[in-house]
Amino acid sequence: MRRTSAETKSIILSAARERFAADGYERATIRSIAADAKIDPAMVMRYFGSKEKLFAAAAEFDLRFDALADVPREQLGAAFVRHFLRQWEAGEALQVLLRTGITNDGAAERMREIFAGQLAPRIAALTGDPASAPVRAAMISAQMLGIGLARYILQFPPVVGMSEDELVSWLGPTIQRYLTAD
Amino acid sequence: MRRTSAETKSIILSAARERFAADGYERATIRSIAADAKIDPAMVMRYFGSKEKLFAAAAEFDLRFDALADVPREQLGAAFVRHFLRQWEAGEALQVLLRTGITNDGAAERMREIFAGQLAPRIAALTGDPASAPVRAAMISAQMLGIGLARYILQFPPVVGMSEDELVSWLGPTIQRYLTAD
DNA sequence: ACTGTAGGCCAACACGTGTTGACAATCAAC
DNA sequence: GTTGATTGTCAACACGTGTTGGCCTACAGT
Repeated sequence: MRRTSAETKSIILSAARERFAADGYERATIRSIAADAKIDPAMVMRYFGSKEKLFAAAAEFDLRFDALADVPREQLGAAFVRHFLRQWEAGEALQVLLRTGITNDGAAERMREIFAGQLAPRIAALTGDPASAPVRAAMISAQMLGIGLARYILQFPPVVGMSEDELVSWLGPTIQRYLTAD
Repeated sequence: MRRTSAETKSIILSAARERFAADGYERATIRSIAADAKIDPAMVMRYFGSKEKLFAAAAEFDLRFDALADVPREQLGAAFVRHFLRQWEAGEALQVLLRTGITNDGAAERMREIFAGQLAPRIAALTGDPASAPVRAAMISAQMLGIGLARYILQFPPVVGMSEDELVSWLGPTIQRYLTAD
């Protein structure tokens, strides 16, 4: 009995998040995750049951859009961009989702839930127009996922080289438009 | 001698493109590709040498931006969007690249080559400003890859449900801005 | 000191993978 | 009709995977 079960469980979880974020679902093997956590592969099974369930636990997260509740209308675009960029950098969760959502159907479904279920209602509340909220949410998601893809996954040099402020000045007006256009 | 070698080679290639586009690099197995092509797995090896080389052959393609050579300045944004959307739907090549570029380093590199090497020079020529072309190209790539991701891979319902014209009216001004902003 | 319980490790399983080599079938050239 | 080359098939290889069960090992309660 070296540790409590909750401790090792969380050690495994964070190792899993890193591996999934770096390698995607298929290439992140249970053995490599276990090695990172300095633990036996069988432990991963004991605590999470299967690779799918491990992944489900690792991909759980909250975009925390509530932080944007009282931003003035005209600054919403810039605020959204800044918020997204920080979410990308805060933890591996978004990278996990993007890397895996592309080959793993479960992850794609979760992505849809998150962006439709967390972003759209927020936009409906902010703009007061529930009818157009899903489309606006989808356009904003597409733009911000595209930037995440270019910056963190594909690593296009110009995008990697830009500062947060530069990105905000490029993307802010775009998001603002997706929020408010006709 | 049932067929000529060039024939079977091209049969394998198109089966490979479909599988890579649908499943990504890791999950598209040589056996499944061979099964689709109704051919022995060993043939794939004989003709392409390895899975990596098969992939390299399948991911080869040209974005054909030359088609945009004589579009009036003010319509460039809309024209770009329409061109990209048609490229997405024309063949599986772009989907192959996106699906695989996320887990396969070679594919990511190829993606960088294509977008920096084919798009940026075109933009430099169109705008007459070589210095800012790489950044503009990267921003446009990010937006268009994001839309492709949302529409063809993650299948966000609002994006899937939009017509080409609707997409152009949302995205056209964005691209126009990335082309011409200060 | 003894026992029960819970964390941790090891070895093995069944399976699917990319890849290889030897062998059969089919055609062209002479 | 025989030879030579080219297309196709079969079976097997070495390896890495997710997953399983049995076996230690350390602590808590009595």
